[in-house]
Amino acid sequence: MPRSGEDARRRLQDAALALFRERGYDHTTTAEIAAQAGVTERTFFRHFPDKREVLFESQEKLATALTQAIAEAPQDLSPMAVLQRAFQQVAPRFEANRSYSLPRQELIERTPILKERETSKLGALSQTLAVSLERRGIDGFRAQLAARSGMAIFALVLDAWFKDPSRSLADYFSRAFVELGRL
Amino acid sequence: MPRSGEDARRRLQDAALALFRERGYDHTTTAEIAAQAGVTERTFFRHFPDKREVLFESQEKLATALTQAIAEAPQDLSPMAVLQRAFQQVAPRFEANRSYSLPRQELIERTPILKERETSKLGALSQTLAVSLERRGIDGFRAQLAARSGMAIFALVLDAWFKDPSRSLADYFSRAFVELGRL
DNA sequence: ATCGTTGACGTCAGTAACTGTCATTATATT
DNA sequence: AATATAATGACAGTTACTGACGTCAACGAT
Repeated sequence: MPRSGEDARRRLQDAALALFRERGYDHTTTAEIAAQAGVTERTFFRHFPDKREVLFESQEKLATALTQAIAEAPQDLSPMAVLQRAFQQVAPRFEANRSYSLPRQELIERTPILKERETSKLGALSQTLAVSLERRGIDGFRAQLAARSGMAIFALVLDAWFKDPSRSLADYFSRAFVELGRL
Repeated sequence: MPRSGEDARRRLQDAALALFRERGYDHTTTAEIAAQAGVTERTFFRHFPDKREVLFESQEKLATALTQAIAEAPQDLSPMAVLQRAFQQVAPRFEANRSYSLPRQELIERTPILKERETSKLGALSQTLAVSLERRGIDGFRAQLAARSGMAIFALVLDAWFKDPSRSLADYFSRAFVELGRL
């Protein structure tokens, strides 16, 4: 068996985040990232389909975790309750990695083209959640609506928690779902 | 006064949509679009900051229309009622232009990179709506949540209406807001 | 220990999106 | 007709991204 490539991949991700934060996203070339990681530019594009994607592996993992959490939820819960439960289950991921996810989020927030990729990923994620809800027997339109409103909460809560971590994510989620009920 | 440039702009938009639909987005170069419009590639990028943006001028107009509709809504309405009213007001735009907006939407739907731009624009739009709601005295978090849930409805309704135009947009909107209340 | 397999990596050439700069052209106004 | 001004053309340059092909490193089998 040949070498794994996992090392190079991680080095590329680290180098990218570091350089993006130092010089800004568009003043960093993929060649520079590759050089700092000790590989060629070509190798960068073997690991990531484009320059932005180097920052979004965690989001992929989040998607699978949420999908699994929904699939395992008890059958008698309402759509929104299922989502709330799933969100609470993945919350520790963020609270354990704030030192990584916070600077990453700051970078994304101040870089329009990265923000675009992030919103797009969240949109795709809500689509995935909708499918998961449908698999539980929920009507298509209701599932879509619940998933999208749920993702709205998810994004808002994370945003609030990044700005003020004094309250727990669980707390933020609970309050947000109550708020949605009032609208 | 010099020439206006509006003609070239419209020709570029028409050429782009036509070519994208014929050959697909990524098998069409900006140079080809420019040639078909009778201008240079450089002129393309004077009118649009990037290749995708040539398809999204209508979305900008939608944003201003919605913002205005919210600002003009009676003061005693709930956030969701304000949004519903605003959506109903802009609905005729789509029903009058289905022959343009449907093929455009089909193209966006089958082109990931265009879909990404669209979701991003909708995200930005919901941010704008949130600000409009805040200006009406609605609390920040509630405004954000209402705006995002509202945009979820907006996107879902349009999608449904594109697939089945036998029911009116007004009808779709009414039912969707009722559905959201039930979640 | 050697060998062969396999997938990661390097090298190189090429395309196309996008930008900066400066000269030129078209039109409304005087 | 002369002029001011914004749109356009011309051209060089950077950088993201791709295809093709050869090389190398790690592991299993012998």
